[in-house]
Amino acid sequence: MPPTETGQRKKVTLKDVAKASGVSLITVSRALRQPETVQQETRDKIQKTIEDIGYIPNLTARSLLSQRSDMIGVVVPILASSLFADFAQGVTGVLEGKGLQMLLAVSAWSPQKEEEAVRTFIARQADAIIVTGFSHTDGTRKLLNSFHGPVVETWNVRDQIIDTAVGFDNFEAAAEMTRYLIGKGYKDIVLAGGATSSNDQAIDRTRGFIAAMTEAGREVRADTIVEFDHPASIESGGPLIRELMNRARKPDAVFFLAELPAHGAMLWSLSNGLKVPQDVAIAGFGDLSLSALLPVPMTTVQIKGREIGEAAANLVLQRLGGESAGKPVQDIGYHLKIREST
Amino acid sequence: MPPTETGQRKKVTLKDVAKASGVSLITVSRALRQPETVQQETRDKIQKTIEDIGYIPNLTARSLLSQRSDMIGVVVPILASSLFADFAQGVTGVLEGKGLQMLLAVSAWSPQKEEEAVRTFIARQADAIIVTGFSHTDGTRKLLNSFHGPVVETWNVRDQIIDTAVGFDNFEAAAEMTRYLIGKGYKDIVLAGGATSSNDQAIDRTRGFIAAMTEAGREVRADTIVEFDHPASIESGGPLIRELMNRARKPDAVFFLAELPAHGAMLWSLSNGLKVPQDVAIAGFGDLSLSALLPVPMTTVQIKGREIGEAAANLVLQRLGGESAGKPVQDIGYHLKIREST
DNA sequence: ATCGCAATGATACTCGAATGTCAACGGCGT
DNA sequence: ACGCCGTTGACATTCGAGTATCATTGCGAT
Repeated sequence: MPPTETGQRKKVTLKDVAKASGVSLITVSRALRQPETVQQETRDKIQKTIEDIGYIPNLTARSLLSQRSDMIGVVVPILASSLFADFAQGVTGVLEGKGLQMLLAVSAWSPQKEEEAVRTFIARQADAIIVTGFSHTDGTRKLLNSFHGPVVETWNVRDQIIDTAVGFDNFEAAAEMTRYLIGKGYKDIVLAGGATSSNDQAIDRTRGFIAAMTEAGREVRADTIVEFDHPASIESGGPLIRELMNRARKPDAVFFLAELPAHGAMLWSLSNGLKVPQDVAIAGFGDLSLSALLPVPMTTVQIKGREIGEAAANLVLQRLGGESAGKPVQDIGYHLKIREST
Repeated sequence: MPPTETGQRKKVTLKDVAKASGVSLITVSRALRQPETVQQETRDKIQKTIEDIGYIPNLTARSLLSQRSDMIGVVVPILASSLFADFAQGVTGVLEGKGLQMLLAVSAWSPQKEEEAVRTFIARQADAIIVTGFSHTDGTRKLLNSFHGPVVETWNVRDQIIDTAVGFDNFEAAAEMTRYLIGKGYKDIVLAGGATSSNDQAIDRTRGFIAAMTEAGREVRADTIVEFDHPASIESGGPLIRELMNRARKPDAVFFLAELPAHGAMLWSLSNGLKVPQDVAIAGFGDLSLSALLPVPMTTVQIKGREIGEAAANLVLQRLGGESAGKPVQDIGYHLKIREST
């Protein structure tokens, strides 16, 4: 623990402020909560004492009484990903200055860990809970359904929601990109991603791809969809596309459901003499800032992680502020960014 | 708020569990805290009730009494940066499962915001506080000095610390890279970064560069050091190197104090017909996973953000566990990654 | 001198969990 | 019949902030 410097060691409470400033506890309390009922002079004296002895109100005690914690629980599947880091930063950005604090938990895409996190948030009396996606355990659902505050599911939109949702249509986003690729004339499109069972975003994107293919009369065979390692990394892109290009029947376009492996695939291709998009077209999903600056700028689906976070936080603020606020589902949208890689 | 489903709306307390299971409050409390003093049968009955009515202990109340919050406050300058996101994830990774929760605040490199965050952590009774760097306001110093728990300053090592520190030697890291560049024969080395006044890492790195240059008899002129926009982004790299290469006297090597602008510079150079390292060598600082996969793999200083986070969290755990644990300063180190860009 | 009012104080209680003390059972062994 | 032990209960108290109620000042106006 830090060396004692000021000498003042033990917890400083309201009572100590009262003692030190020679007034009663109630007067101190009033000076802080209803200043107009306390004389200017007394108020100043108390204020000075507070600064002198370094009194900081104990929010734990306040919470217990007020039944508000001013903390918002947020679960992300992973932090070390630009999009989710942007998201989390968007959330705090909005909460900050409103006296609200973010409690952050990382689920590593595990619904069990998500449930644990939610349980902890509730135990800590979080005022609202923001989770990622719609794939929850039954336990999580039960907890959130009986939870006393706003709940926001994010990064996707679906019909069956717990309370409110902020996201974009993963199904349509993937379908639209697929339709674009088909329209562009690619004959052999491979989807790289694969649906992790507990990732509704991946599931919906895959469904969108299949739907678009089917509606165009394209066959989706077993080898039309391949998976990269999870969590998605830039390193996994190279080996994956190498394997694809070694196939007897080479794909002429690969649609990655995540941005990092797409970057890896692009860089590997260029390093290995493949021309993008002539030899193989590459499309991603996410649009990181690197995507536009690659030697061959990459076609991708742009998603605004920060906006999702900000919208979710704002939704929470409205709800906590008493507004029952319009639509429970906010669609933040996405944008197809057509660049030179396709 | 979520639709009432279970019906059970109001807060469920220990007392409710007692009532519902037909025993007294104390028995319930004992069943949870000293199970051996309660009959198996009674315990089972209570356990069942807890599950049925969905009792979750109120950690706020527990904290008030136990004087522990089981929350650790963490301040990062920015989340939307791979290194700091890794760092934060390293911290939660260690805390998780130990019943500890991370309170995360983003300071945006502002010492004032850092102070606010620290104040909030203290008000919320955080058990320990982890901050980034050594550039604090006087207020922050005062708060941390009189704080009742472990304090960890991270991402750098310096002599004058508040309590403990986990990081690496920014001065030496930059100096070593500079020495390497000089030894490699580069005559006109430019440093891109510049010391933001409140960023001790940037300051120390810059000092390290200047020290190494001076010790090699190299002149550090006003135009030897240039600044990119903050926060560092991949986009700022291109314009910066373009400007440098338009100089009458072109640098033959540019050392970036951040990784993203270095990436941007590299990609811009390659797109604009410059050969790296023949026309200009580029070195970075940070080593993101992209660095090794670029068309010209990039020389850089490798830093392990996650390890810093894990070490800081472990240090906190030890301290909270009562160990006064060895050295107050842990040097995680760094590695020069020499690749083809220099 | 009396009333009114502003300023301050004293006391008790709430929030939910937890614990220490003491009491009240029942069953068992000697 | 006595005492002990295991089990459960009743009661009071603590943590720190905050509030409701009622009491006590002192000062100025009428």
